[in-house]
Amino acid sequence: MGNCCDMRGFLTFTVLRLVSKNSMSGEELRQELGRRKGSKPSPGTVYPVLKAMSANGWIREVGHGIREKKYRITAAGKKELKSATKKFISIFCDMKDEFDKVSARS
Amino acid sequence: MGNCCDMRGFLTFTVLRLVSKNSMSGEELRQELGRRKGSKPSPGTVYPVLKAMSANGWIREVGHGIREKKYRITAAGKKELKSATKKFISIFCDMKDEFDKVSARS
DNA sequence: ACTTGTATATCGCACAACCGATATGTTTAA
DNA sequence: TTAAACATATCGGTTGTGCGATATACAAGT
Repeated sequence: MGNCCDMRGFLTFTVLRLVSKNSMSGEELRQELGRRKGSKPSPGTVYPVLKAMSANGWIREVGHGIREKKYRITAAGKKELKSATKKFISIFCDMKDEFDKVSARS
Repeated sequence: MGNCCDMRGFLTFTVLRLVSKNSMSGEELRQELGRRKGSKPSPGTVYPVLKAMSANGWIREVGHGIREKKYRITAAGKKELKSATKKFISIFCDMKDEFDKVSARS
């Protein structure tokens, strides 16, 4: 147990959240995730997740981009995101203070 | 992929946070975790985690309780919690709004 | 045409979280 | 002193997340 929490299990949730705001490509997601986590996730991490989420109907491919596939959240995805967020808040209900201490990112 | 986020990987983090506020026993932790997650984690989940965290020096057994072992956070545990929290906030930096919408629990 | 850089995709694998079942004390009640 | 209830502890096994390596596709520059 190297460090207390390698934050596994958050990837799908975070991708769903990111895609719910802007349509994004796999590469864009890798960059943003890398920015937040400190290390950029490998292709073998991101693309299978996107595939699984597509198969679940939570995101949908939209044609934009030259050589990029952009993904967008679907209605089912929004529903899933809503319930996952509720669960998340329920678990981390007492972290509001910590968030308040930090100014919002750009 | 049953649901978007089964919140795996956050148990140690959450236990560390709970124990940092009040000294708690394994059973008390199971109850509180169950309250938050919806399902009470099994003994086979909680006790190995407590053992590992003790081995890491993040929590320490304190004698209180009749037939319960209470655990308390250590200095090393506080340090670990601080860095983990920082990482957590960095990943979920844009969830402040969601937290603001929810009133604090008792 | 050929190379280079970028993005997507897939495969096998490692590792850790978590569970279910079970065993071992330990306290309270009868 | 037995029995019941409770808390702790351990073991084996399952699941799934994420990684490394590799392959494919395509655009742009030379």
